[in-house]
Amino acid sequence: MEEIDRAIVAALTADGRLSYTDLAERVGLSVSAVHQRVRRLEQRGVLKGYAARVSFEALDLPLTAFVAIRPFDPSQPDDAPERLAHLPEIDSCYSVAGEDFYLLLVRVAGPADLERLLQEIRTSANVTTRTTVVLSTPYEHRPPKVGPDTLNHRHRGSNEPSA
Amino acid sequence: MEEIDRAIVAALTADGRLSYTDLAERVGLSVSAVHQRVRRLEQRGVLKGYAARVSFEALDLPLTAFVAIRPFDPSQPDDAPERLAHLPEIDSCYSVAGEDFYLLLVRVAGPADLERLLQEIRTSANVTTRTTVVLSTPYEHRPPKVGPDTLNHRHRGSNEPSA
DNA sequence: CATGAAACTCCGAAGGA
DNA sequence: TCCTTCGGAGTTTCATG
Repeated sequence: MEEIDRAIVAALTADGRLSYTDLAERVGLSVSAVHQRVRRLEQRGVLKGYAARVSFEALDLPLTAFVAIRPFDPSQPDDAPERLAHLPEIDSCYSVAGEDFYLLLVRVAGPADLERLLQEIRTSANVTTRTTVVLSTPYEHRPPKVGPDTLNHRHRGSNEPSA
Repeated sequence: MEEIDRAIVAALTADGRLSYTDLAERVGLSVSAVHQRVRRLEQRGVLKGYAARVSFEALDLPLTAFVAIRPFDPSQPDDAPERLAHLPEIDSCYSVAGEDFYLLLVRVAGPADLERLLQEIRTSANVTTRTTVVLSTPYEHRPPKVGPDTLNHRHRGSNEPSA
């Protein structure tokens, strides 16, 4: 019942292009039933979308780094995420507890691009930066465990169909 | 020509379930031609796979944190990534330059689970930890810019037709 | 939740620029 | 080599019970 939704979510996080036919076979339901469940999981916001995984090396973005930032002037309004959103090198932006305000995950072609990006970050958001270069990535974006206590039914997505 | 591969990659990173029909329409080629290009991008390792994006709140994993680790005894072999791989709460593991050895991105249900996980990390890998809690995530996993200098043709995936 | 049928998509074969 | 067209097999999607 609930178990089946978990199986569906687990299967789709591992392979986002699974056909409903394959999914139905895996979870032991008809194709239509699985299709309905997936649509409801999407509407509830449990499934937020689908993405291809790309090789950043192949895209000529082999250098990954974490950039911790804090405002140069802490009295000014803190809108760093919006001010930085236009920079495509920024993969992710986390607001964090601790000494820094935000932690950015960035991907660039090499040290020269990283330098340019850091200057751009500092001037765009009026912040200081502290950068940690990633040397290698043993693993990344592993599918979460979709276990027994999982799949909170009270959750509601304030969302629209993902485009 | 090359432009088309970039358009395909960009489209699939934004929506990994796009049909070949839609893709073909977007890039102005026949369905078969697009299908061939996608297959080659997959074989070259440019497209590494597809995944559904899930709401971690809905999965009852609302607490994200970064855990920086370094060995308790630096003279011992450093196999922390393998020793920690069995922990499903660990989303990603980065080997980093700087004071720490690895940076982990973890997702848990709450503070109690985080405490348990940190203990497990320390004992499993014989490391000390320094944890930064994520308060909110303005954005995450944005599609990379797939621009003019992009899509390195020299890159080879693990399997390659003999040439 | 299952069935079934229509519409659509996938995917390889064959041929042309 | 890369594209296109074409057709059978498979998939998606919806109405109905």
